Amino acid sequence: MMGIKQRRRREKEHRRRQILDAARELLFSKGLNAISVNQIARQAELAVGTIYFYFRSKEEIFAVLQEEGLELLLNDVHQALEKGTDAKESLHLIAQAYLNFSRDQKNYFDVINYFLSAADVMFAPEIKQQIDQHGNRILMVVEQALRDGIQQGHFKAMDTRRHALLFWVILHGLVPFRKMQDTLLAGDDHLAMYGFAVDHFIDGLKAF
Amino acid sequence: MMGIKQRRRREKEHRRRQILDAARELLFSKGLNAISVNQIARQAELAVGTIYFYFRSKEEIFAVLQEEGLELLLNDVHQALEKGTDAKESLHLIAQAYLNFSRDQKNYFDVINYFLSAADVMFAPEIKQQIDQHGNRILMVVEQALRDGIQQGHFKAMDTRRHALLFWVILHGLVPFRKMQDTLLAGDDHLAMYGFAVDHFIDGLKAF
Amino acid sequence: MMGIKQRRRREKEHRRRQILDAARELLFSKGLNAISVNQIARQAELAVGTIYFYFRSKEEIFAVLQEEGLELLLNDVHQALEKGTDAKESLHLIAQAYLNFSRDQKNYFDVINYFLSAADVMFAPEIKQQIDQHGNRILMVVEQALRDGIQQGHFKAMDTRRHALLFWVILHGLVPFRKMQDTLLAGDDHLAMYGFAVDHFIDGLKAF
Amino acid sequence: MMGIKQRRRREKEHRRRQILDAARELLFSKGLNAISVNQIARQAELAVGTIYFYFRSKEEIFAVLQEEGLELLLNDVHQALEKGTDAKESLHLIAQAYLNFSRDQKNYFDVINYFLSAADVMFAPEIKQQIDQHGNRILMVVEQALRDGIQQGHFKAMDTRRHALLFWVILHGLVPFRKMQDTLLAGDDHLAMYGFAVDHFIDGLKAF
DNA sequence: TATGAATGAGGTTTCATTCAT
DNA sequence: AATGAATGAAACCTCATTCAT
Repeated sequence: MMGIKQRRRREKEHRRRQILDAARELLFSKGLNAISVNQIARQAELAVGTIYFYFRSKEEIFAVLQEEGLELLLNDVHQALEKGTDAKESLHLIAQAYLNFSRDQKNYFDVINYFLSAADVMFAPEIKQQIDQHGNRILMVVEQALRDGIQQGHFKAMDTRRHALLFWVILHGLVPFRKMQDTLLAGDDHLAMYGFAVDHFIDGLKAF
Repeated sequence: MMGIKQRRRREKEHRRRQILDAARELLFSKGLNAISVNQIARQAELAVGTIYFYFRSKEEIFAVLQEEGLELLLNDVHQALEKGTDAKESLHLIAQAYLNFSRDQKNYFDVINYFLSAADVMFAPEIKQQIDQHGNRILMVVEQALRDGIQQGHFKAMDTRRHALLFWVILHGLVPFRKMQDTLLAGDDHLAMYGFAVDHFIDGLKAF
Repeated sequence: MMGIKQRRRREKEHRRRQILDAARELLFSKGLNAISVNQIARQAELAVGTIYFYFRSKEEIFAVLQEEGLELLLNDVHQALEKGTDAKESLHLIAQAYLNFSRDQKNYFDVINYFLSAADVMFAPEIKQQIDQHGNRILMVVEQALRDGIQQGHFKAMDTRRHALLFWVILHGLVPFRKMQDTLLAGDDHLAMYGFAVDHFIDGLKAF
Repeated sequence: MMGIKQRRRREKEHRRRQILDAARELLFSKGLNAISVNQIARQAELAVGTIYFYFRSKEEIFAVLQEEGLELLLNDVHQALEKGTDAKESLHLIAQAYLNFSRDQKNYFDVINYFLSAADVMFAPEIKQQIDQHGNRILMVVEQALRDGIQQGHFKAMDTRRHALLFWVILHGLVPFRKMQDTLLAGDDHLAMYGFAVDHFIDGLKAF
């Protein structure tokens, strides 16, 4: 029977999960900055060495966690796309989903941000590829919305790739301003600002 | 006499500068992540304790450095504004200045980013106020360009505050994608993408 | 039939070689201190456990490597003996061969030294015996040169065993001083010092 | 009063000693290989960081310990020199002192050896200088004995520096063969061999 | 025979901050 | 106002070896 190898692989996969569970648990209870490999090991009830048997480095664990986060985010965004009855509404829903995610899944959002803004974190190209590919899939959802809009005659012809990226940058870039409600936003409501930015973006797309 | 107190204040200010000089020196020679308080002390030829007499924490030093950075950035942005012959050109020049700053003054840009994205860093409100005020002044420059455009009849009427913020978010949010030239940008040139984003933003402003 | 057992033994020998090949490869590419059993296993494309099936410990692997080194050294020394036209010249050539070996086969020399100076490494007596036997054969070559010299009438009668050992000790002990060219040697040339030591030793042997 | 600074310096020196005492204690109880900085800290009842406040690295501690060892050795050797009534006897006594030291102060001897044979250990040149200088002083004692012998008419004229080094190399190189009493020495008594080597060296010096 | 997952103590070093002086 | 010694947790990672399969 082929059973033995398969069981082995299953068990190995199970350990990986166990470690990721521990890391995620810590991510959620203590936040991104409070995670050490020793803590992960303790939480997972495994030896430190075991962690390093399954993951090359601490950051590789983070990378997987980020992929998870991106996956969840992709899900949310995808559902937003489908819930919308037309392209404009889809974009609005996507934006809303994004903002919600940044609030409700703050920890995942932190991890995503960690890799997006950290200048120095350098990965083996293969890992980097994989991460960016997840980001790519999110972009593709936005692109889909844009293409839908064009087809529906609501949006002008455009480079959907670039517009999708721009859309994402706007959404993502606005999130941290929530902290500055009282200073930079000068009392302006963050949510309102956010909505305004989306509207403005969509306005720029409409066919005449 | 008031002389004594004044001298005292002057000397105190001098020490602060001494410390900041050291920190800046290190920032530029080693980068943001390689700075420790002990190193700053050594560089400043002061004792560690002295550092803590003049600054509550290491991050407070960074905060001041960030203000410096924002000041420089403000300068660049301001010059861009003035160099432009009309509002559209001004915005383009501002964008260009921003991108250049992120490249040429990478270290200052890192510090700025550090506070913008770091979720947890919590300051005494007065420091936070002061930092945000610097950001504010940059926003005001952008606002000025927008107001100019309106006055010149090139731009439609608008909430300049919000549009200025949006403009900044776009510029700022696009910078890190330089790293992803080969993945998320799918070979698209980062500079081109950046220019596109600016163009698109400006397009959305024009009066009909 | 004896065939099966023989095949078994052959295969076993083959595995051992496979492991030693891997270890040697690493010894030469990374140096003595950078070798871990896991690395050896990876290099040999075997499981770690397998390594431990064929060798009791990591040091046992090194021990075999040392034997190899001693074998090579023996070869060099032996050739030096034969190349010499008389005993004095032979000794000079041996000394030169030794010094060359310490430079050109630095890695093997390191392993040899490792066991010679490491105080604590304790082996099963049989391994120790075997290692020392290799050293013994080198000594015997030197002894041969000495005996030749006596027979040729160049050297006085002597305890060849002790003199051979003394010769070796001098050669071996001088090697590390290469590092101290500028300090302990006080600028004296290491090679010159080495030559001097050999000359002095030979001088002490001559018949009157 | 100047007292304060002096007291500070005294206390600092005291801490250094405290750390060295702990390190030495461990060196003697567990041997060279079993010393970790954490252990030193525990033994010294200090925090790990404190160790690093006083010493740049673990090896710097070893270096000081080695200097201590060399100092003791120098002492023994010096006394041997003075106890001898003539140069020949002095050399014999020095040799004996050396062998005794290698036995009685095995741990110090190990440290000395550690730096003498370790290929990779690299120091700041200043430390290296200081270490070698200690070695130098021992050499100078031997040289003194040689010069005495020349003056007394027992030894021929010679390069005392080189001969002293050679003498040391012989003594030092023979020590580890104590372990090989039953193999390489082929049953020959180590002490006898050692004595023989010294005799032979001295024989080579005599004036005719 | 051969596997390879698991161990876990151990390694060295850094660092922001405090506090007695 | 200034010093600088002291903290000690925390960081990440390695490695020889074992053992159940």
